[in-house]
Amino acid sequence: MYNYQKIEEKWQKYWEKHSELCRADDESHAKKQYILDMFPYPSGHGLHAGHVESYTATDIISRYSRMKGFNVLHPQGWDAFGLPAENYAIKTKTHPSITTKKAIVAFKKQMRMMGFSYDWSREINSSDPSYYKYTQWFFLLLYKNGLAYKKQGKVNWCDSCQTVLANEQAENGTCERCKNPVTQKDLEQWYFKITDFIEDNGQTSGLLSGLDKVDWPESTKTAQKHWIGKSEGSIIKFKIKSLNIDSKFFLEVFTTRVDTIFGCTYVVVAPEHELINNYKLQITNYHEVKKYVEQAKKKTDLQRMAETKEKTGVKLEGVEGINPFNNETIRIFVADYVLAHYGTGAVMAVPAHDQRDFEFAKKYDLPIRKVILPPVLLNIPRNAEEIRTEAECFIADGELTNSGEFSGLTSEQARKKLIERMEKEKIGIKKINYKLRDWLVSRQRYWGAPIPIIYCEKCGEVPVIEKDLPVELPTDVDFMPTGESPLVNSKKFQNVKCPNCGRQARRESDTMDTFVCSSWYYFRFADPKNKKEFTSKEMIKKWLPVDLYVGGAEHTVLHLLYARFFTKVLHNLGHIDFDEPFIKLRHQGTILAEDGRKMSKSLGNVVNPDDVVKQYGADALRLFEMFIGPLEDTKPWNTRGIIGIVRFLERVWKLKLRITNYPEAEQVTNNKIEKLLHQTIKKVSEDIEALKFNTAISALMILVNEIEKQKELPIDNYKLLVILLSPFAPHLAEELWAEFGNKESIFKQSWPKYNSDLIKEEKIILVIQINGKLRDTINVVADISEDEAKKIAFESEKIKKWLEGSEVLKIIFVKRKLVNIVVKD
RNA sequence: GCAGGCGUGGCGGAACUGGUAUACGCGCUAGCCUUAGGAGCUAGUGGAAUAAUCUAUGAGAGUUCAAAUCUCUCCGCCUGCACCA
Repeated sequence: MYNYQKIEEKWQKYWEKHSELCRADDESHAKKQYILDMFPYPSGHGLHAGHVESYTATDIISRYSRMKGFNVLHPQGWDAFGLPAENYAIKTKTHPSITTKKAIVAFKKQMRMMGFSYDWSREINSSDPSYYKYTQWFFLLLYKNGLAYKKQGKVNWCDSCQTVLANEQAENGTCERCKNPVTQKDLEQWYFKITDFIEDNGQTSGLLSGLDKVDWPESTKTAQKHWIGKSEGSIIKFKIKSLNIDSKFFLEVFTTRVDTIFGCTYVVVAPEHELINNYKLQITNYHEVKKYVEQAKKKTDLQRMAETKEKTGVKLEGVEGINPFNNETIRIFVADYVLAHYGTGAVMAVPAHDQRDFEFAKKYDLPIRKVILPPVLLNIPRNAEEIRTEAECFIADGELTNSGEFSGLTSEQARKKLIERMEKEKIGIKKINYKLRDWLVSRQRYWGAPIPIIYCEKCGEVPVIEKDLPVELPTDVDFMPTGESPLVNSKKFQNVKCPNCGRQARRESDTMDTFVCSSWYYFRFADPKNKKEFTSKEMIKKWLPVDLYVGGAEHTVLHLLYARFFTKVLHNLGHIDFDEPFIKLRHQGTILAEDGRKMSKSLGNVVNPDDVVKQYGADALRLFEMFIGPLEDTKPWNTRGIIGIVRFLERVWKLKLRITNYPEAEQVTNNKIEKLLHQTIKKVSEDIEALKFNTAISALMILVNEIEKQKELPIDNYKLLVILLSPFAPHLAEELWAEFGNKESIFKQSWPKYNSDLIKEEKIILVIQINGKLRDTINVVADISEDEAKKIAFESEKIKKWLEGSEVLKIIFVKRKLVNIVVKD
């Protein structure tokens, strides 16, 4: 039995003393490798199984890369600002800086316990003034370039967190943090102009096209594309008519399906649409309309969504629209199934070819006019005149009918022609629409980076002068939430002179969304102590972009989109010469509890890394989490399974007893083991590079199984095995390495190269098939010729028996693999 | 509904560009050792059959000499987005 507790503690101490072992060297000319974890939010719960999984993966690659001779940057830091810390502070009535500090100490201790090889000399903390000074600098950079602005508008408001939220944080109508329903408020807030970077911007690739050049999971790329939500269509202008008089005003609708324009039997506007107010006097049932609008506005997104089955709306009496293509007069409705913030907030309804319009038309008994026939190819009956059910509502492209001169064209052809005519007659234009809106970054909370803006009665909105950064977060503040930023109440904080005119002014009291802090932290690691710049040009050139980024898939749209935006801004303004921050990205899969459910405190099924390490050791936990399955898969924890890893480590340890160290001349050359060793070097190296740790470990197990079967164990073979194991089980490897009489850390060793001559198999098992079924296997020399192989195949007794009385039609030979004899049945 | 992905023993999972399905590990069975064992060692372990052999990668079809792998249809599961016109 090896005493993992003693050994692990011993080497953790050693590594702490010899921090140069994992230091990223600014001076070195060796090829760099920037391997990054998503810096954690230091919560009071400590590391969980998921942290251990991704951090172990990057640790293995970092140790491996260093041994390969790369200059590795593998840093760690703290995403320390944020609502949870503040909420926790409110609950415990302790200042968030104190609880955060405590949590960081605990996290670091656990990371040390796991044997992670971070370069701690580069540790950063986003809540430290020396860090958020540059978060504020970034705000000013954006501000000065017209990319940060304030505007009044509808925003998502979380009543429980007492703050506004970005769209990305209000998914499904609930707050991303506390899961409470989000309501809409009309407020003036700060935004970043992320929409300027959807498409290519000068030399800078856009958020869409940039995705084509990075090595990211396909699902993440499509999720981002989906979030950006590009759709190509057109805006069509409907003239408005009231009291039988044509008005000068137009109602603009956005559609991707101009080809269905002749099927438009009414139009619908969102409850927030300006038309309602502008035509207040003309709308004869204004009271009814107003009542509906007010009800709709009161509903949260969640409530609106809960009603998706039942569409509601009110007809605007007294006003009508005119379809510019056929001059037909049509009804106008207000309904909350139309969203104010998408497109123009108004749609042309084509009930025959849109499910939502169909539902609405059915309910209010509106005309349904079929204008698209399914393509002949699809073999769908084309003549059913009436559309009675949703299923008959054909929503795909097809062939136009009932569409005047456009009848007979395909949807695609028709769109082209219709847009041409529209633009010629100035009744509409081609238009690209996006779902992505600008990023709302201000928060009415305390625990965040203050927005560096000053309001002066005379000069208005004035940016803080760069040399006055950081605008420090006051500590003498009551941080209980009131809906207004707690900073409003800090006299010390508010007492400021206008940088322009010197008059008494007041500071912006909102803080920034924490996602702003995490949008640029990967730059800071390259130059964490810089007091003059966020990172020097030189260090950016040296270390960035990030070569490998590993983290949870929950950041698919939020953090990863924002970080890309920041990088693109820097590129666009000439600060850096790359426009994508993360070359290769991978997500670790969720580790479920043993019962197959998510680990959660309330279910009481959480596996605490501390307990596992105590019972089995850190090396065992590292190996186990890597062994249970592919990194990116969701996989359940298995307490029994870890026993297998413990046994494996014990067996490696016990190999010590079998070392046979004879003089060179007498050394028995053990071909089998030698070959397997080199095959294992190849396999483990390739697997680490492909992040296939589970199969790398299984290759090591196969090697150990084989070594155990041998009588002799030359020390060199053992050494090689231990080196191969070292990135996975660093503590055990160091200990054995020392026992071999080495004075230096094993991580000073260079990674072994395999001998490609040695791993070639000179004998293979040739598979003999008859009609594709395995009938015999024969041991032959690997590069056996086709003729020879066929000859041997037919000499086999088994094959002879199988072939009795059959007529051979064909013989397939696959080099180094098989002979397949095809016979007539 | 849309998008992305998945479906292989009792369980976690292997299987490179189609070429011996079930590597490795857990569990299980038998034996050895032991006062004892949640320890160690040895052997076995997809299913059916005494065996030869047959049969198995969610279901069904197709392409192929050969399919877990490629194509189509269906079923089931997971993840993300979701009244986005």
